[in-house]
Amino acid sequence: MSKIRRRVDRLARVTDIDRPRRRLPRSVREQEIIDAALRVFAKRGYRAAVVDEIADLAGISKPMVYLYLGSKEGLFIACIRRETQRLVTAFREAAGAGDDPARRLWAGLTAFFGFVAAHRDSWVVLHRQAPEQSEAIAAELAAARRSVRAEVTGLIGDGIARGAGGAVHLGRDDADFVAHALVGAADSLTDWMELHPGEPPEGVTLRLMNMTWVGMRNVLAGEVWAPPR
Amino acid sequence: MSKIRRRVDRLARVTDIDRPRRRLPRSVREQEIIDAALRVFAKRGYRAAVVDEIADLAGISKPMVYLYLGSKEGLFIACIRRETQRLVTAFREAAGAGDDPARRLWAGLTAFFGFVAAHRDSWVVLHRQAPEQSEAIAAELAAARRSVRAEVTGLIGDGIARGAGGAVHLGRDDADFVAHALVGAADSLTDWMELHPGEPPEGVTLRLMNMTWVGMRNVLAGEVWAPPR
Amino acid sequence: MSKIRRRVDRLARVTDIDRPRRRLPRSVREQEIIDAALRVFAKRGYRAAVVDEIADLAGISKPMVYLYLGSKEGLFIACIRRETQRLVTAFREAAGAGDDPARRLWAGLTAFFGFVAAHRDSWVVLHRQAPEQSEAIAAELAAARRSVRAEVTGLIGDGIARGAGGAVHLGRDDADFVAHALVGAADSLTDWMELHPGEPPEGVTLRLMNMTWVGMRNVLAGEVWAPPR
Amino acid sequence: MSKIRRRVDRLARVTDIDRPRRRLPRSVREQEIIDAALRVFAKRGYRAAVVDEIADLAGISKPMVYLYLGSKEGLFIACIRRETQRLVTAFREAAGAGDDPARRLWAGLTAFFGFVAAHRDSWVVLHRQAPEQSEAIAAELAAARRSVRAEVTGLIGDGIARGAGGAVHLGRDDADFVAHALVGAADSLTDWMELHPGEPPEGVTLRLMNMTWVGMRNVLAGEVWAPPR
DNA sequence: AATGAATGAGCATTCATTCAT
DNA sequence: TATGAATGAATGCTCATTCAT
Repeated sequence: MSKIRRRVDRLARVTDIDRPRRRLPRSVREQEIIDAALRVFAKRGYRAAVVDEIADLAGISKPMVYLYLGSKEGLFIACIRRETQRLVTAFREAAGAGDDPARRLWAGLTAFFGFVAAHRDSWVVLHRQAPEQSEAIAAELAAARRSVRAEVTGLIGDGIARGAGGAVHLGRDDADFVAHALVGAADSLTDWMELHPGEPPEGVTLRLMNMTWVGMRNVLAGEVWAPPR
Repeated sequence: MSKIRRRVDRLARVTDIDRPRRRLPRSVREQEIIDAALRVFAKRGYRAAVVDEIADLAGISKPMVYLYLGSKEGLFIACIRRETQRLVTAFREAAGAGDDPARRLWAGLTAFFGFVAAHRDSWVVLHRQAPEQSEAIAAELAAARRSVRAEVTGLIGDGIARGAGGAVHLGRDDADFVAHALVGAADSLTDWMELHPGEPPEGVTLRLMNMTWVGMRNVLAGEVWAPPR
Repeated sequence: MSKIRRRVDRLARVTDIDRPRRRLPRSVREQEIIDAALRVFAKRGYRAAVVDEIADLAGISKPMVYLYLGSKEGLFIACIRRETQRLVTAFREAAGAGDDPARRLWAGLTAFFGFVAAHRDSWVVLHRQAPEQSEAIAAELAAARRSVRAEVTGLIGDGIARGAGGAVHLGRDDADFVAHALVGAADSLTDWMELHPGEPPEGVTLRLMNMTWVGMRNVLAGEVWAPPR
Repeated sequence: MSKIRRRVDRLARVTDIDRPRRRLPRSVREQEIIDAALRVFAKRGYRAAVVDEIADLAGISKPMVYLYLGSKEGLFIACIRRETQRLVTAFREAAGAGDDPARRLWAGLTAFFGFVAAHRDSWVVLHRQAPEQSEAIAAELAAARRSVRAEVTGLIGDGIARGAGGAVHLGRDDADFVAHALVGAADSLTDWMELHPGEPPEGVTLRLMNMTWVGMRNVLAGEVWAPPR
């Protein structure tokens, strides 16, 4: 009987079916380990995650985990890399190379919310982990987040560039500002989505677009808001 | 000589002046402990924070920490409570009770960004900690975040209610949606502010308002954006 | 009942009386820990030594060991330093500052054998450990051995300098050669002593002096041995 | 590609040329494994040696190592046996069966130093390993050392027997005493040789003989040294 | 004959928490 | 009130050894 059953699960430890699976080729096993790590890191946070649990969930022993990914840090970084890749890919493929910036942003955001709804763990690992655990992790997380933001900036900047006739307040680094705001909003809306399970990604995007894009369009057209004095 | 000096500081351990302080009244000492805890939790994250360092930073011995706050979890919860209180208060006082919803939102957000700029640790502890460390912490963090969002919802909802004539897409729980988005955006903009140290809180608010409020106003007026098909 | 009793002693684990001793002042406890470490390192070798056993033998828990000496390596280095100090002191006090080099060497060697007979562990730790475990250990062991050899070299060199009229083969770095040889011989003779428990240190010294000093004296006087051809 | 390449070499791991070798006769392969083991044990010490590295260095997989030598302990014992054999043989062949005891001792010691200079690993494995790792190893090491000492004792005892007319202090087990001392000296001089790379084995022997043999000869002739009182 | 894949068991180190004073 | 001294319980990581092919 596998070690999983013998261990006292702490709280509601993630478990899996107890199928004896052995002798997998390296590449397959490696992906499975990353799958497991992703879930555990997402559930517990980096520090609270325990390598033992990752091994259990992957259905192998701890030494295998270390043989494949080298260290807890290595596990985490592998997760970040793979999931960033996945998210960016989903984003890009959806945004495509169309002509209408609004359309592309809408498609990209929809893909984003769809991805997060389908792979909550990925997002949680990428954006809900304190980057203070180590130099390497900080660097990796920063890079990952930057690369996600870059996708948005690409779309936004594009839209702004095209539409920016006499825009006043939307200027130089505004695309970056907006990207920060949009990604932050999107992050937070992943929580909102959990509270509204029925809502499809398109709905979330529609709301967010209405909340922001309409305004940005108007602003670009010169209708600037200023605090009343 | 205090234990602080004998221990090898790990990396750049937060330190304080080595003044001998004794016999403080309970309430004062307790606040000092929470001050220390806040800094350490913000710097390291909940799990990585070490009670020893908190005690050192507070200038007292570990047993005192336990005497006052009971446990590491107790420390953390005390931090959350106090800082939520502070943030909400700052928000409320700024938003005031004026008549113009936009003005109130603007004032509230400005206070928010001003507060975060001045008390980064508070915000980091409230919004950058994984809530999965324990039941109690999850509950406390959820409550704290809800209560921050409630402030925003109050302003937004107010504004929406007053202006919402024939709004189509802004309906029942839209205020909550917008609050999520705004708080998330604000959180993320917290990072943006670190990259642009010169920008005053008012500037950040102005940009964010232009990005969202203008649009929301239009939407309320019936100008809805829909994805091109 | 203490943890000592609960643990399954592997082979013949060194144990001690199970007296509950608590709250010792730091300096005393530290010496006791070094005592325990010395025994365990001597018995098992650096790698095979287990910190748990050291803690058990010192009658405390493992965290105390780490609080006091920092790491297994720290424990080992502390042992080396203290015991080198002791051995060198014993050597020096015995050799004194007399006039007769032979007498001083004899006294020093006698002290040496006496010390080793009485503190086998010290010697074993200083001279029977592979210095390849870490940079720090290699350095420390090298220094320790050098400093022991230096004592001998001091005496030998002294004797040689005084008596060296027309010495042919005993010249420049001969003192170092002889020191190596003598210390090596002495090391090996500590084993011989274990096989001959009755023999007093003076006896061992007498034999060794007869084996070497007489010859060196003659050599200094010009009577050189050369291989027959 | 072999596993050697994928593993990160820890510090300066001993490596070898990456030639693919297969289907060697049992006896050859076994010797190659012992060669590899010898180097690794010498470099790291018994405990710190890792079977993986031995397999890598031997250019085969770990299971083969176990198939041939059974266990880490088995590897070590095989090393001890083979190298003892080699050293003793070198010693014997050099000492020959001549008539002059001094000459034979000189030749034996010269062979010894030559052997050690040429096969440092062998000596290190035989004389620089703590014998406390296991019963079997302790026994094997003791036997090996005894058998090396026996060679010396043979020569010494022979010399003493022949020359010992009215020797006073050289008596019953003196040969064993001298053998201990000589082998210990020789061991330590092994280090000295590393510090003086130019010195040929003959030179070392000459110095050692002058240091000891001349004296022993005199002592045998009755000129005994005694401590001044 | 040979090996890639796998693991049980151990070990150094850390940390929240509590006594004894 | 205040603390120096102490520890139980993890947790990351390693290594000798063995299957399944």
